[in-house]
Amino acid sequence: MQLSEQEIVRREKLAKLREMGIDPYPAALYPVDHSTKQIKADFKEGKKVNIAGRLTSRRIQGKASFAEVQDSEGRIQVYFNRDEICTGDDKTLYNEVYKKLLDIGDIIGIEGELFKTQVGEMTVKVTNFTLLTKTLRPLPFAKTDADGKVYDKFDDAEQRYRQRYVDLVVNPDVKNVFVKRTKLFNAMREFFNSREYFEVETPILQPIPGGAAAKPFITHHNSLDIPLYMRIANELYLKRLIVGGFDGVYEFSKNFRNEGMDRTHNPEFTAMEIYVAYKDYNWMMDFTEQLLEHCAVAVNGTTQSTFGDHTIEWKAPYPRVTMTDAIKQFTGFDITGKSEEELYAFAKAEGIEVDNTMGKGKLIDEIFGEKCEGNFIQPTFITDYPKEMSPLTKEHRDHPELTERFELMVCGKEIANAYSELNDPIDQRERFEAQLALADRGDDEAMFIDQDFLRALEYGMPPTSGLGIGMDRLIMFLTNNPSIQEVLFFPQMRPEKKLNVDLNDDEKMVYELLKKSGKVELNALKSDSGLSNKKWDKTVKGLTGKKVAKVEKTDDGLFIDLV
RNA sequence: GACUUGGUAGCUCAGCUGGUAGAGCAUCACACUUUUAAUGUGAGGGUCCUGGGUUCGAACCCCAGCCAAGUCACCA
Repeated sequence: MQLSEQEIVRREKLAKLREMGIDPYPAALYPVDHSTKQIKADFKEGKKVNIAGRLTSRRIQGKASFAEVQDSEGRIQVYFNRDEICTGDDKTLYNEVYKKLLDIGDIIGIEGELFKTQVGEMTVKVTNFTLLTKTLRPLPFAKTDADGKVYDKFDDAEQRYRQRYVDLVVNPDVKNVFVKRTKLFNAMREFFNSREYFEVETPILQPIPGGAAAKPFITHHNSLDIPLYMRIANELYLKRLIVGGFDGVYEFSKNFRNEGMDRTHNPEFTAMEIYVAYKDYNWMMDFTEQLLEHCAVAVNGTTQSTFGDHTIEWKAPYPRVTMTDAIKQFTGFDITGKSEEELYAFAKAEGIEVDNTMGKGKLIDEIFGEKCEGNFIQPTFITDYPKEMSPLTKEHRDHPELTERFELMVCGKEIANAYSELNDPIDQRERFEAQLALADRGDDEAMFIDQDFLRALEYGMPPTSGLGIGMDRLIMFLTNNPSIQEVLFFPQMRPEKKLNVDLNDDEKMVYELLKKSGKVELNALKSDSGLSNKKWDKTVKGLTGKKVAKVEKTDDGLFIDLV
C-alpha cells in the first residue's frame, strides 16, 4: 500500500504512543456528560464538564494552546495549558503527547472547566485529556475567516459521495440535510400514527414485480430455484392487507428500478405508500395537503421552503386542476372525446416525440409532460388521468374514459400519486390484460398479471384510497437540493477501480535485468533495456514507486539497485 | 446513450507558445502563556486519472479508455 507522507507520520506517532504505554484505541467507555451544544446553551463559568469529539483545529503558542473539539452537535473551543495539564515536573503529557503526537481528526475525551477568554469565546479549560481514537488519515477540515468566507472546503462531489463519512465529518451543512430527512420520516409517522394508521412491512423479494410500470432487478433463489424480482412498488401487497381487514396501512418502502441514473434517479429509492379504507381520492387530496403542511413545518419550522429560485408555499389547500383543463390551459387543445389518431396528430403537430406503440393514455401523458408539467411550481393537484395510463385506478364516477387519480406537482415535478383504488376484480383483470396488449405492442414497462392479487380482490376490498410519495424528491424540495445524491447517504456510484500493484511487462523485464546485474549505473541499464525515453521513465518510476528498486545519486553518478 | 466540462500535493486550486511541477492551508522542525483563517523562520511532500502516439523534450498537442459533474434523450 502506498502511503502519503502524512499517513506515514501518523503511523509513527501511533507507534510512539504505544511505546509510551498509551493505548490509541482504548476499550473503556468515556464518561461524557455534556455535548458542545449543552455547554453553549447553559454556560456557567467554572462548571466542570466531560466532553468527547474530534480535534478540528489547533493554535499552539508555546506553553498554551487553543483547539476546537467537534462532537455530533457542534464545536467548542478548548484551552490546553501546560501547567494546568501537567501539575508536576513531568511535562510529557503536554509537550509530547498533546503537541507532537496528537493530530487534527483524532478523537479525544476532555475533562475540564468552563471559562471565557479575553475575547469572550466560550471555552473549556482542559484539566485532563484522553486519546480515544487515533486517526491515520488527515481529515480535510475547511477554514473559515472572520468574514465567514470558507477556504479549502471539501466539495468534490465524487469524493463526497464515495466517502460520505468524511463529507459528514467536515461539512456540517451536509449532515443537516440528513437530520432533516429523518425529521421528515418522523413527522410522517407521527401524522399517520396519530390517526391510528398501521405501519407494516411487505416483501422486497417478489415473484411478480407489480404496482408500477418499471423495469425490475432480477435475482434468483437457490432453494426454490425460481427467479425473484426486487420490488418496484409495494402497492399490491398493501392492498392485500386492506382486503385482510386493516383500515389504514402504510409502509416506507425501499424500491428498486433497473433504469437510468441521473440527478433525480437512483436505482434504489424510498417511497411512502398509504392505503385507507372507505375513502376516495377527494378525501386523499385533503389528507395529502394537511400531511405536507405538517411535514414542512416539522422539517423547516415554517410552511415555506426555498428551491432554487422558487419559494414553495406548503400551506394547505392546494389548487386542483384536471389534466384536461391543464392541457387546455397550456395548449388550447381539448382532449375530451378525441380518438387516438387525433391525439397522435396533435402531438406530432406540437413537435412532441411520439410513436405508434403509444396508446391514447400515453399520448395524453406525453402532451401533458411536454407542455404542462413544468408550469406547476407551487403544489398543485393534477386530477383525472386517462384510464389507459392508470391500470390500478377506479374509473371516474362521471367520465368513463378517465380515472379517479391525482398527482401532486411541485416545481414541475411529480412528488405524489394517488387513486381511488380499483376494487372491481373483473375490471382489474381486464385492465391487466390491456397492459399485456400494450406489452405485445412493445411497451416494455407494461405490468404483469398478478393472479394472487386478483384472487384477493375477488374476496372483496372495501373502497379505498391510496397515496404514494417519493420521499427522496420531497426531501430534495424541502432542503433545496437539486440532486438526489445529496439526500441519500450512499448514492449508487460506479465502483472505484483498484490500483494495479503488480508489475507490468516492462517493469518485469527491467527487474530481471537488474537482478542479473545488481547495482548498476542508471544510463547503462537504460540502454540495456532498449526502452524509449518515455517508457524507461515510466518503468523506473513504476519500480521505485512500488518499492522494488531504488535510485541513488552519488558523486560517481546515478545508480539503480533492487531494494 | 449523445454532447459539454473537469481529473495536478492530504484539501482548495494555478500552471503562459511544449522546455527542471507551483501557491495557500495542512504536515514536519524551531520560537511563542488568552488565540481564533494565530504568528514568525525553515524544511519535506507529486503515478500531473490510465494506456498509447507525435517530439530532442508532454501536465500541456493527438488517439483510445476510465471516473465524475452538467445538459439533453430515455425513464417516474
